[in-house]
Amino acid sequence: MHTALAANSPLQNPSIFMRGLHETRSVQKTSSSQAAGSIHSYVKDEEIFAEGARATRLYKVISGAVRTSKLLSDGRRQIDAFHFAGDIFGIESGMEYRLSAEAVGESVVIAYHRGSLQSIADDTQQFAMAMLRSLVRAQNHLLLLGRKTALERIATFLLDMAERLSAEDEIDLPMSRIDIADHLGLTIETVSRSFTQLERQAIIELPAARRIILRDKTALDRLNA
Amino acid sequence: MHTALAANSPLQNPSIFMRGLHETRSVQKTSSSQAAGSIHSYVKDEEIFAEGARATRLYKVISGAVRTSKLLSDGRRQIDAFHFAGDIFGIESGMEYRLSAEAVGESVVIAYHRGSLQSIADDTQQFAMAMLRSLVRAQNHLLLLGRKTALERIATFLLDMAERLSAEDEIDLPMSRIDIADHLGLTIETVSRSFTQLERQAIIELPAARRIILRDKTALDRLNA
DNA sequence: CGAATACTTGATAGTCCTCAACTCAAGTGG
DNA sequence: CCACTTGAGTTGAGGACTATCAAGTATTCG
Repeated sequence: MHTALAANSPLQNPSIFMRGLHETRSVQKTSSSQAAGSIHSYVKDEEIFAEGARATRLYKVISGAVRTSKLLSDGRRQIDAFHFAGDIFGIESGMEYRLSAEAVGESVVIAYHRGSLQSIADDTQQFAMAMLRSLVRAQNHLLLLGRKTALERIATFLLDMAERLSAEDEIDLPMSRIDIADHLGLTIETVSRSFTQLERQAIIELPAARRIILRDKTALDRLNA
Repeated sequence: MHTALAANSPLQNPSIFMRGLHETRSVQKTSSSQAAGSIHSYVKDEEIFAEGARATRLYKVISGAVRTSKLLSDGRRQIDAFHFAGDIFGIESGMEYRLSAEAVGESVVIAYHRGSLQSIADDTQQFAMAMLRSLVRAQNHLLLLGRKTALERIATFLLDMAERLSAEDEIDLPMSRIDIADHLGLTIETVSRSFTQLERQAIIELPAARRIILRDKTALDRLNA
């Protein structure tokens, strides 16, 4: 699984992943501050990169949503994380992607080449921050997957989504029930039933399948455990 | 899996968490190559740092084993990871530790101050690698917690432990069944039953509760899914 | 409008948890 | 040196939560 590096072996050379985010083709300047990269558009469910493929790029979401996931041999899937506007994904230490990435809906991303480089401080910073955010999310998610009940998982998920892609308490989910299930370690039926249960308890409202209004955040916080 | 690092850009500006690992008090030189830190010993179950405490240090395990974990309000616990000799833990982006750390058994660690700084490239590198290794482990663990069965979790765990703390196929586990359960998102009873089942299938041998001999790695790999 | 896809709901089953008793190993002290 | 205690681990019985299987409803789109 991993690599048990010897206790000391200092890395003599800057690692591949610390290279600056360097533009591949300056297609267009983005509004953000760092170096430009190439813009790419993806349709729903289109693959951005595959698990095992050569990891040559880093990505940042411009619009839409991206999921990164892993598969077991029999098809069981775990969605590691969802990435929204501003989020960076595709961070790798080795030569290959250990997860695959697909667009959840119509999405635009900017790709940074991680090969050539003249390292801009900003990039390094931004990259390191992105790595840490990924780590924090992953660690929080471990607690969710390891110890929370279905209802608690849904509550945590809703609060997270509200925070990340909504100013108010109304969320427009970009992803399907299947995606949610594979992210929370549940089945779509359990996800659906949990939503229904929260609605019956007047904690949320479901005007449409993917539109959720949080009516009682306190209750959700309580469930969040 | 590999640590394939390519050479390139040195990091120009260490960010807050990229500050060099700087010795607090040079108590003793370790055998490893990087900057010295202060040596500390902990007895079984002794706390190294608490969730929520001010994150002033980074740690590296010299000997023994350390667990980092999170708690839910009702006491449910998730062990994020086990750390053995050479592993770094206590990586944080913010001001506080988001996990707590305790010694699994009698353990010795070296603590690096992350405050003062004159950033040594080696340190930064090592730190970045440690962060990435944590991320890789966490992401793999997500798949385990989200989608694997009890038996598959145990198989994965045993293969991981064999790789990390044993040259042969005999493992001396430093941690209790409770720790294993809290790491794998199971109960101690299920962990125990899974071990017994693997032994009945002649895949492992259990000369003592914490001593495990892998008799059929192929079968474990198969379960590893 | 019809077909396909997405989602919800119901009935049943299975995996794992909970509760409980028991075994085992390691100390302790008389 | 042995009875007793204690903590760790194992095993069993029953139950709970979530998965699976199966319809049924709603929404989307050509």
